[in-house]
Amino acid sequence: MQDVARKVGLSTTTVSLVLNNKPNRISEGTRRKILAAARELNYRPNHIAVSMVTRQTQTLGLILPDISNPFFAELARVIEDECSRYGYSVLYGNTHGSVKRDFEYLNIFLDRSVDAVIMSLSNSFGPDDSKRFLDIVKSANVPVIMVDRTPDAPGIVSVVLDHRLGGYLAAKHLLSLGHKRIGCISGPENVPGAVQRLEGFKNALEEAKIPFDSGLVYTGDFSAESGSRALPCLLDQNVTAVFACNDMMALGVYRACRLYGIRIPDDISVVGFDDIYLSDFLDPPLTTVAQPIEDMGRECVRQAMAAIKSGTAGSGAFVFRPVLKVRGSCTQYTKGGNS
Amino acid sequence: MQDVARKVGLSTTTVSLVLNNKPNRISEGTRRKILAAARELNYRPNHIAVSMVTRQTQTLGLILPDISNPFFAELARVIEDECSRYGYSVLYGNTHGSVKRDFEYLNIFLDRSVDAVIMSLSNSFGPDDSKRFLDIVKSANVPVIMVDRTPDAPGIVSVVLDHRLGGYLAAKHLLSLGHKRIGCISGPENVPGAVQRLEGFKNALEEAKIPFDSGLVYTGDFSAESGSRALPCLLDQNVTAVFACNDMMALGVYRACRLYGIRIPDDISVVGFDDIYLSDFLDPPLTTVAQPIEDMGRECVRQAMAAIKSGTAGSGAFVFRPVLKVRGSCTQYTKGGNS
DNA sequence: TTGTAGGCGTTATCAA
DNA sequence: TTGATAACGCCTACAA
Repeated sequence: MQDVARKVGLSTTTVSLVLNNKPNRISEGTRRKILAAARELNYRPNHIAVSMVTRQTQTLGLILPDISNPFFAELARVIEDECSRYGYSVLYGNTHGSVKRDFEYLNIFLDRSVDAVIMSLSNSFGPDDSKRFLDIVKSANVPVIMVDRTPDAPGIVSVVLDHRLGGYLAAKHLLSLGHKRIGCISGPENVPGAVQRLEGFKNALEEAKIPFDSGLVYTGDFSAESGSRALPCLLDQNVTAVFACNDMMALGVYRACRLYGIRIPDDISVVGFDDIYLSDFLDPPLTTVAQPIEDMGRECVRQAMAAIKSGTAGSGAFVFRPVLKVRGSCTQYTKGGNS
Repeated sequence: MQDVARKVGLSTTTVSLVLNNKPNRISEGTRRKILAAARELNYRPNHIAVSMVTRQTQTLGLILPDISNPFFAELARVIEDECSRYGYSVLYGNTHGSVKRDFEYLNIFLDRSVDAVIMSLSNSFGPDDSKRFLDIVKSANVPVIMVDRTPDAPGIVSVVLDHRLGGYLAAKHLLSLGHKRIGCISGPENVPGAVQRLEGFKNALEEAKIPFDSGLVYTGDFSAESGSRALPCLLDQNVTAVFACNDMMALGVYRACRLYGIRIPDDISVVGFDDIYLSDFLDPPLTTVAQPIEDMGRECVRQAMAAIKSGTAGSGAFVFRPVLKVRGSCTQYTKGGNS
């Protein structure tokens, strides 16, 4: 900036004023001279120096368990897209499900003076961690938006899915097709979302006056392998349909079915959860519960920007409704046999 | 830092010295006092201020066409992981295949004083753009590592796949199974990598003394839809096998086969390219050419760190060898019919 | 062994 | 309509 100032023989103050379009009334002549000089010298403001004095970095920290997981990848895409519209850049970090890294990245990004943080916690994040987490967040006085996996603590903005409704929709669909013995491959018990999906599943059963049989629930771990392991167990229970609490496990079911020569949906109906990209490409295409990722990502950024602008932390949960995508993995159940 | 200095009644210089473990011999007593005070006050250095004076941000810019594309998502994961081991953070941007955004992000990240940039260019990046690109990079004097899609210009470090070899491996595999009429669904003609894959395919044919028939090549656009469209055309040519230049198009082939009642691999053999996550979950699992993404990502970071440390731009191409993953989508061709 | 002073590139306050 | 001058939080010759 000094170069520009020197070139036009004015002070840096004046240069700064016109380059930033400040309301000070500066004569059209000098304004144009400065603009010309800046262009000629190819002047570009040093963002670091600006941040130093304005105390704003136009940067947002994004902390995710694993960006190579399609769900988070999609979320990251949406969030970055939205941020760029606001002139914001995003710093991102993968925690790989380690609570230690949750904290590390939080601190790193805070040290880097990000204007806000959007993060999804690791599964193993416990109640004890919540306290420490809140302490850090409060004392840093930086807005933090939790997405998908949020601590069970008040005073934090969170953007989440109504997992219970999702489980309910899945079960309801199977029920409406006449299925009565429905197996469920649930997720890890320490993942609230997984638990809620199972609850929704139970709710639908209750509503249909079908007694819940815990023998029909296989606890998986969200991996395809666990889905494959679940199938034979469920088959032993004579289920005619399976609700897998995520698509990866449904995928595992597909694999196992191929192995055992069981046809989907003729021999068994399958519903998944998440609607990951590949669901539509399976054979048959997987009927699944979809999360409105785009909407959720946009809401995260909207909340972050609002919090930055207002300077207040904000709070409350923004709950999104999942949608059942009916494709080809389910069919009507008829007494004599499935299909 | 002033707070700490005040608390122990010493100058900020001394505090800075011990907090940064500088070799100055400072008495153990004051050192401990300072450390204690820093901890007590929960002192954390302001990264921005440090960057201001050291002129290093410990930050790297990552510019990708689309992080929700599994290939780039995986790459982003590896790169971030590696960077974090060096104490580096990563700023990332999605260009969505727009050359305009290629430049925008480059400038934004340069303005933010990133220490290095790792980027994959948009497909439509032309030779004219290369010149402007180089100008910017040179004048910014910041190391830029190109990955996957690189400009056809010298003086830039690039980390790429040997696409030609990949196409060669795919064709060779089919050839070794006895196939003679092999269809190829190629990629966009303005994507060098796609062209090279096709070339490798031709090379293998040549080697096997099979005349290349351009009627057996369908030009796709890397989308599943184009793969689906290609199938009937190729079938008209009585091909017994298909090499799809990426897995998405192979996926399209799977879909179309389902539609036409054609069995893979019994009626037709299929080879893909990329080994995206879902390839292993298809029915049958897709035989495909895999890119060593992890190695490539690590190399990018290694090159970036080396360039930062040495202060020199560096140059040269780091070419990685693809690997054929034989799964279940190909089978031996026998005269009377495909197997 | 420790402190003084200057500077990194901007913005902001207040005066001219 | 413009310009001094002082921050912002830290590092680092050089001096003491």
